[in-house]
Amino acid sequence: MESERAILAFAALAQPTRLDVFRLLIAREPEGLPAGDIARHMTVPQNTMSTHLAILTRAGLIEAERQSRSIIYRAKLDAVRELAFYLVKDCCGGRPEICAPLIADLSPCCTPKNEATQEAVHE
Amino acid sequence: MESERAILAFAALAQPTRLDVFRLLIAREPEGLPAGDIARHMTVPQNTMSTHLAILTRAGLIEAERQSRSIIYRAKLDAVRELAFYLVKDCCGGRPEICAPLIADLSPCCTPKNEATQEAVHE
DNA sequence: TCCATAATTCGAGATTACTCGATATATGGA
DNA sequence: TCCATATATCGAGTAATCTCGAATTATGGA
Repeated sequence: MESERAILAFAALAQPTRLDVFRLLIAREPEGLPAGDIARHMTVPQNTMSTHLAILTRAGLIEAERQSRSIIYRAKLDAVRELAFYLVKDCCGGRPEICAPLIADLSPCCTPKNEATQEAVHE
Repeated sequence: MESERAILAFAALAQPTRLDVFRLLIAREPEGLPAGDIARHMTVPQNTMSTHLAILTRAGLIEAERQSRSIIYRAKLDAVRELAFYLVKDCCGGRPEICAPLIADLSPCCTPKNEATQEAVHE
């Protein structure tokens, strides 16, 4: 990932409505949601949401697919990994031992090692 | 991490000079760099850089420590982990299996490959 | 073809962000 | 105290972003 694309992604996520939309679409993986449903979900005018969706798409964070009269949007999960990697790659390239714990803490969230713990991460 | 802080962080990183500064400071962990050196490194006026550093600090991405006449800035590595976790936590809470590969791909960047000893993780 | 639905694009006013010269504050040394 | 260094804050001009009403494009059905 080059700098310009990272800027686009961060700018896209630096807006409350768009950040919520991206997280909503991540939660709705892999089915996705049509544009209209997203607008209703966020209580935002339909054309305003269309602009936000275009910005997220241009940033490579989500993707669109027409399905009959609706356009289904889906989160591109790889984008999160690419962004995080872009930030830390210089650090890791030179000194892996510094970034190791950073990733170690993130892994438990997604590793279904023990599903029967006393606390659910879900809210 | 709450939404408002994530917005601040993404907005801070959505600017070329600040994104470069943050990555520079990650590369310079854990020593950090004084403000003046950072400005010279980026070929940016000193007061402009001061503003950028204030924005990164307010976003919780870097931290400042006065050392004699200089002020040393350091990256807060945890911020990257917190941001990534904020994005994917809903997905992971409900369906860990979807996000697992996402993290798996990021790990190799920070895991000391071969070279034996899997111990000794700093500190 | 006509109509209804679904989504995008256009345009403009209001708000916010970026930059940098000028000025102010803080520290250490003579 | 006075000076030099290091950084922060102020102010204003310029540029970019956000929002949403209005108009436009695309699809499917009668």
